Amino acid sequence: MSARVRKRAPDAPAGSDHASRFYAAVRKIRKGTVASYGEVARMAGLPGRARQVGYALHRLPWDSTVPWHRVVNAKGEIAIGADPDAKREQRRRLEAEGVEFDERGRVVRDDRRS
DNA sequence: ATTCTGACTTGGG
DNA sequence: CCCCAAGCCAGAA
Repeated sequence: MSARVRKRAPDAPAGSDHASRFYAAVRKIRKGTVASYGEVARMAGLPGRARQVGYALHRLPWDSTVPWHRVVNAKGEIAIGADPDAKREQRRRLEAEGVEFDERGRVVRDDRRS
């Protein structure tokens, strides 16, 4: 048979295939700690795709084993807006792991490397 | 096809 | 501390 039609160039990014990559990076986040979307994107080897990380996690099913709740924005705050239920769930899970929040709803980072 | 919005980040003011 | 512009990619209207 003829060569199969190449749907995209070998060097072209594969659209939404990065999801698995992001999930793998999120799994690496140690319990009781948090990482920003940008950090996750960087860990996944895709710097600059922070927004896509959020999108990938948004589509993540509730029965997933991926610790999506350990991902917050650069300000250390929960980035969810249009889903107060999920937002509350994230905070609940983090507090269950020992993560503290300040009055403004920002994560208090314990680990302070100096 | 085009436009807008979004679980974002970084840098400058 | 807050606000804004540019960069990024995917999905909904």
